[in-house]
Amino acid sequence: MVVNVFSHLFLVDDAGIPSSHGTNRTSPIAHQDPSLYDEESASQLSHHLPTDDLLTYGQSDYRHPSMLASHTGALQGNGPRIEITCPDLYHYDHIHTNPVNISRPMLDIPYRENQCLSPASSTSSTSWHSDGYSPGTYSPCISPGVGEGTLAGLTEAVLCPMMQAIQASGSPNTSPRTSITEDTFLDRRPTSPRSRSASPQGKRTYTEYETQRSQSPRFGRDEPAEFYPLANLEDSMNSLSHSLTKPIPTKIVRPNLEYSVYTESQVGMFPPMPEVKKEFAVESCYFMPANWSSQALAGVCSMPVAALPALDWPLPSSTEQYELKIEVQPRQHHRAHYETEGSRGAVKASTGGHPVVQLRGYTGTEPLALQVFIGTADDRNLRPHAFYQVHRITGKTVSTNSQERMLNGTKILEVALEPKENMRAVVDCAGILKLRNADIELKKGETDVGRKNTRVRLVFRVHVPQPSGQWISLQVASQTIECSQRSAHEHPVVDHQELDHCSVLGGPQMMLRGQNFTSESKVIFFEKTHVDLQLWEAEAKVYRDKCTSNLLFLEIPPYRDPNIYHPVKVKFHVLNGKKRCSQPQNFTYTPLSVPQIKPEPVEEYQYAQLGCTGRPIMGISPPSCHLADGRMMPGGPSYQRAHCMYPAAPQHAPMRYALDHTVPAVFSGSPAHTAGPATSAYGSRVSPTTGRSPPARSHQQTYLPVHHQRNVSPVRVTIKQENLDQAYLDDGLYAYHSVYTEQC
DNA sequence: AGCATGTAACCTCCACTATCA
DNA sequence: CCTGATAGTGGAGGTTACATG
Repeated sequence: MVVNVFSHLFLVDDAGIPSSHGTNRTSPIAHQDPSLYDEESASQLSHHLPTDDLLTYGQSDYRHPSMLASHTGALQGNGPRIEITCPDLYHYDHIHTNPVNISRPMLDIPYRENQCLSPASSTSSTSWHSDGYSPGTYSPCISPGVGEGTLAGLTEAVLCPMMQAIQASGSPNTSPRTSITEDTFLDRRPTSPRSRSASPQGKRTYTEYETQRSQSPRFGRDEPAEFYPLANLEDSMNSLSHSLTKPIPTKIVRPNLEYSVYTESQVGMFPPMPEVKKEFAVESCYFMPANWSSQALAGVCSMPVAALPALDWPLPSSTEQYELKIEVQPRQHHRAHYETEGSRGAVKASTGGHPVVQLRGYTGTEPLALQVFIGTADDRNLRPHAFYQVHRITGKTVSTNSQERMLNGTKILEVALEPKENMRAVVDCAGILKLRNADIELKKGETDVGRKNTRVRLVFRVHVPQPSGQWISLQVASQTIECSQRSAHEHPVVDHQELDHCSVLGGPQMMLRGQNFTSESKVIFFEKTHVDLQLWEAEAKVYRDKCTSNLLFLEIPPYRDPNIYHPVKVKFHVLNGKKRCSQPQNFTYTPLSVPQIKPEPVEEYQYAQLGCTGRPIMGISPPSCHLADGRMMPGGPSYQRAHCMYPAAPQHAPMRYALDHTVPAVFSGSPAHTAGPATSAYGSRVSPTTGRSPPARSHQQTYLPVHHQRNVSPVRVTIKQENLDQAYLDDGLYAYHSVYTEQC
């Protein structure tokens, strides 16, 4: 149950029906002048609503004694006082158009720089300035502090904009309450003859969909749709949404809260709460109904939302001490459900169970919260998927408690990692919700397209508190999951492969376990370059007499070149016909023998730099690049052509490799031999000004010539021998190797 | 460039089963 | 055992977007 206060809020009656205290739904919003406040409207609102739950706006101290106990929020400002009672406060977020009860708000502290009033750091003496709608001083009565996200968060994220909104809705130009009857409302509620509400929020009908669509290009947080003619308060809340999701004319100063920026060395570790990185800028806060929220994960140590690293931040899956690991991967396809559909259940594992995640190395006694969200399938740029959201599955089949959060428009599930369970969680509560492409693509700033963008990954995060008060954040992403309907039934899916490598000669039999295999299924091994050019493909022999729809037995074809010296990564997929194709699976061909690398002669001064005494054994001479067995290294004549293919691609995989991994790649000679921008052995760009490649690592041991060319000085690259094979297992070098081999 | 057409993908809805109270 | 509610699954048809001529 997550409520995004930047979306729609409205009132419902005890039956969950939105309040009939309707108003002109096109009422002007976000009047900034408190003088426009209409006290009569306010009093009418107050009159029509029960009095046990209050939202209070006015001059008085909002330290309402029952604020937390009875879900009462209070607003403080310069305008007259308004009391709004909420039998239940419901909400439409951009995911669920059915009401979400937020009657007992619990929330974290949203920090929204320049858009919200920020929490005071300590006491009410802190001044919050807002020259937009309320130039006075705000005196928070409760300091949010670290992890104390209740009232302070409400104050900051909700109440101040709410005050603004209420002011707006209460303007004389706005009818406080008119016209819309409950019937009208009911007419807009789902009318499906079959009751099949989505878990747990229910679904939206096509009629609603069309109506809403015609009224608003999208329903997301940034541009909330205003499709429900609700009470004045709702308009107020809509105004609230607008006031927050659009840059409000409010200058906010938070004197006591400084931002800090992390260095690379701090990746994965985050400081205590008071330090909030700018990018955190949490745009959303959320409420959780008391009936499940705190109880569900009672005692779970969850990092306060305001300090969470952004969801598109790359985080390591392990540190020296901890490792977050997916023990059971999800199946490679899961038909996501739309808002208009019922739930399609939780993501399952290929084994029939559900994904399992474990945090290793944790010795604390406090449970931690495992966060789950839906990420993109792009492993080079893992970020929340714009078109899919995690969906909380409830019901008897779900054994794992979970709760939802909303963070920057991304829904997050939190599951407890319990020490008594060895910090292992069975994620049987995570479904996948598909958002309509049209809705998302129209979002301001959205660049992704939804069409055919149907692959996702489950992303798991955990934030481990440290004795120092810092947090170590770990993240791991699952294998990709195809979420479309079609693939579930027509595309073959490989869930498990018996082998992941063999020698270049091929020959071993391999069993594939998966789905949608047919008697016509083919298994194609192929090799592509980094730029998706196909270098090679070979069809495996399939033993059709043994095959079933879930099992495929095949014989691995030989690799095209039996004389490789390094493991070569290729892929294979299962084809059903021309277009029904499984996701590519990784396979590695290994050389017949591991080559021994002879040292290349090293200049004396270089040798001295290595800390060696005496002279190296003189082996082969440049410009050749040979291995101990006399074969050529890939730094041979083709090498230069190959590595020059990436002159200006800083994000290219080899570059990434050189930067992200401690595999040495350094030139000791002049790069002037290359035509065009020079690149290092792994494609990393050599500075045109310095002629240097990226910083050399300190543990290079063996010098290998990487190319030769007439009339130029040999250029050497240092490669730590023990890393060589592993290096080629990496994508970066694989990409390089692909290009290299393409050139051959 | 603009249009018509075919195709594939998207999205919604229906039918059905299973489970449980 | 029946009924109703709920959850989940599979399928299909209308709509929409895109590719192609």
